[in-house]
Amino acid sequence: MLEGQATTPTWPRMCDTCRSVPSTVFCRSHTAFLCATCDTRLHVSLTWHERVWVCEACERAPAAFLCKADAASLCASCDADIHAANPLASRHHRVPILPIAAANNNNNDDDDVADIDDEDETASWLLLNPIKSATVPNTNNNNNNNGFLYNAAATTDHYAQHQHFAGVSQKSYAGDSVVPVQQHQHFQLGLEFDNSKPAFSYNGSVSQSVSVSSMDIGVVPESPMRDVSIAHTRPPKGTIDLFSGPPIQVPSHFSPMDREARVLRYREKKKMRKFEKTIRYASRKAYAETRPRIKGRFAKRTDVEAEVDQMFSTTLITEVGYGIVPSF
DNA sequence: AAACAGTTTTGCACCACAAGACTAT
DNA sequence: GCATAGTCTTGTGGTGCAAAACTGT
Repeated sequence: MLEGQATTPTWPRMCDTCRSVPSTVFCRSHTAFLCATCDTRLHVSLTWHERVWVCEACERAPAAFLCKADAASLCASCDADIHAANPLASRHHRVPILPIAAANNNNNDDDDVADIDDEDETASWLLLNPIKSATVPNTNNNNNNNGFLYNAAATTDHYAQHQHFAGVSQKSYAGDSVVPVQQHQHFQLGLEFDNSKPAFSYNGSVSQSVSVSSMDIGVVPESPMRDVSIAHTRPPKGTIDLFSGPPIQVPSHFSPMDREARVLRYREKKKMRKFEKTIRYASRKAYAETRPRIKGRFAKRTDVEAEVDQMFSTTLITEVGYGIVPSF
């Protein structure tokens, strides 16, 4: 803990209604901190109430700013503290936070920001309008719209889409994950964070694990381009490789309704996209985490080791006062 | 601008074994 | 068709290493 914070409470503010769960939103109308459950329950009919996220740093004050680089909602105090820490942090682009009802209708924090880019991306995905599709790279270069800095979300999405087109898809199990995964993706993280080895952060290149399962195919947009084979090589780091290959012949015979349906379908799939690892079997994950390893590899658990583990765990329980996950 | 060396980043194989999927009875 | 037993396949995470990418000279 940093000095000077010793007197600051570090536990999250509990929900003012149920008082059993940490609050996640602050309702300005109720002037109350609410957990997700209570928020949903109370505002099912009071949809006009303005709510904002609780500060992700202190978890005790309503968020006032949204840091695009950190993808974090911060209260004024934490915002000042964090972004005054060093010159790099001070360059983070922050915007006043919008009420959830207005800014988060689609459960996507970036939707309001990325709408224009989304239009471009949708268009580029469909490639139905030759004029627009031909200008996609240019529109992409103008991503400083709305006064925001470089919009990594949109540009990297292009790359992600490109990978789908190339038949290389990220491991994505849209519907059968056991462990809940975070829906919102903040690709800006990789731009300014200095994670030594981010497991699944996106910093310009997506894991190229090739998985051509039927589930993955289901994620690939059902466009005429699906059958187009594109030899795609990974672009140099820091560059955005939109479509470096030869121009693709795309039929432009969709009716307006057809197009609208495709756009809707695309947007639904875009919302469902996940770029972080999805655990299909939580039990296997739990077991893997408890297994003995030698240099990262799973090691055989001999009876002796099991016995030692047993002794060690019982020692821990008696001496420290808490148990560890029992070994199998 | 090109070539080279050094550094950093990235992707992937490896391991054991419980759980799930599948097959036979 | 259903139940059970047996066999096969899958998925899980931390680490090391090789290759690629990047940076500086």
